[in-house]
Amino acid sequence: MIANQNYNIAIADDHKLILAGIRNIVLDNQLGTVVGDASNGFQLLQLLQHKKVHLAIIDVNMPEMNGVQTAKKIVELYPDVAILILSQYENIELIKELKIIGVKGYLSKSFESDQLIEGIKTIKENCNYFPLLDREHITFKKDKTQLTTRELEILSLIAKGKTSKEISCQLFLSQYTVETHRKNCMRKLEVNSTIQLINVAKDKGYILYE
Amino acid sequence: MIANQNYNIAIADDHKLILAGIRNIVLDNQLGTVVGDASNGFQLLQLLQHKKVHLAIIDVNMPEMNGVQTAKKIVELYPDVAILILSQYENIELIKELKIIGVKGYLSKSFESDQLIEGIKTIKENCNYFPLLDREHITFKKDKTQLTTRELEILSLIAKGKTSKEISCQLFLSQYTVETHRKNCMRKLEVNSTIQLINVAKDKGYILYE
DNA sequence: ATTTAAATACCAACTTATTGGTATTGTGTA
DNA sequence: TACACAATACCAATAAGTTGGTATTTAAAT
Repeated sequence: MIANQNYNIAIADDHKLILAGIRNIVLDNQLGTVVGDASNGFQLLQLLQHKKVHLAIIDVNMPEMNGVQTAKKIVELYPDVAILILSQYENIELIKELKIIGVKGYLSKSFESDQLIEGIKTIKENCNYFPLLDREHITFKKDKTQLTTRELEILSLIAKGKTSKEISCQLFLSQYTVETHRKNCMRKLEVNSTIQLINVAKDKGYILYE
Repeated sequence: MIANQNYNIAIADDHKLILAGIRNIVLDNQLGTVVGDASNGFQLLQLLQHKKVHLAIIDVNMPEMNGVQTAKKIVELYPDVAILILSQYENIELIKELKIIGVKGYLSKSFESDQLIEGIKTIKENCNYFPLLDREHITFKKDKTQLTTRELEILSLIAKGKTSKEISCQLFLSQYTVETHRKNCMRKLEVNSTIQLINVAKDKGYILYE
């Protein structure tokens, strides 16, 4: 067991106020030492090169390099660093994906700071912290609106403002294929326009950065 | 001059972590007493009915009732409450509008927490705090990409996923008129699809809540 | 009094998106 | 092996969005 003052925490979030907020919560509750912060994944990875970090708290919605990409890289390069993911949304599929990647915890931002404290303490004791998954375990239901990998890929390109034609060129696909995927996404999310598609997809956390 | 411990502050933000963050900054720097917080404008207005508040710190991007709408209501109903607006973006036109409405300060979230502290201190001394406007004063430039009130109104409806036809019905306009406004928005923001229009408009802070 | 800008409205040609189908291939699983 | 599903591709009809114009009215500013 590492003493609290020797438990090194790094934070990545593109909102400075949230960085400061987390930093304060960590300090006030003596959960560890914040050895640095970052506004995106690249900065966090740079930080990890120079400093010994036990826990990385990462926002999933960051520009440049989002939380999922960053988490994958960290697990690959620094398997000893525990990862706690913060997100605005409660997307069960995303949480499951992150758990498989190897992150230690997932917290929705709509939760109180108490949960952050609990999450850090739990991870510090080398346990996983996925309160949303546990809840889901009780009220288990097969989600029909799951999007496939390809659908998510195309969705993120649509969200960036690309047309079906442009996407088909970029992915070396037929325009028809892209339109089929688009259509299936719309059916699954029960919408009937591109804007609604993107709005709902963001709401449900299928698109990580706008 | 009100003593710090008697300076009552209310905070409105839909992110609990930011609420906690601001609360901590206020406490740690002994800037006042946080007498309550809210997740949207309605909650904040309810709070003001029951508690004496000297300063309301309001996030501009909130669901249900956004920061601008909330600020207007507060100025109307509680003209003695000072307002500090927080935003993710640096939209000079928005800041000017807020200043005219009567808010006392505007802070971009990309700024450090030092600025929040400075902002609260400045407003407490009954001065305005608009660091972005002051900067703008030096590098003054007439912005050609200003959107009109009507354009902003239509833009926000487009962002909600409504079609031109639906918008024309809702606003009792010809569909042609809506399409003209849409076209002019797209020209001004230099885009050529709805999704790009909404993306850029959000980036520039023309759309306050998604 | 003249100019400028916002808001309104219309037309036509063209491009994309949307809806509702069908169909094939490969992969992994019951 | 048979089944389910993801990924691919195609067709056709309809709806919506995009582009490039013109034009009128009203209100505010010079």
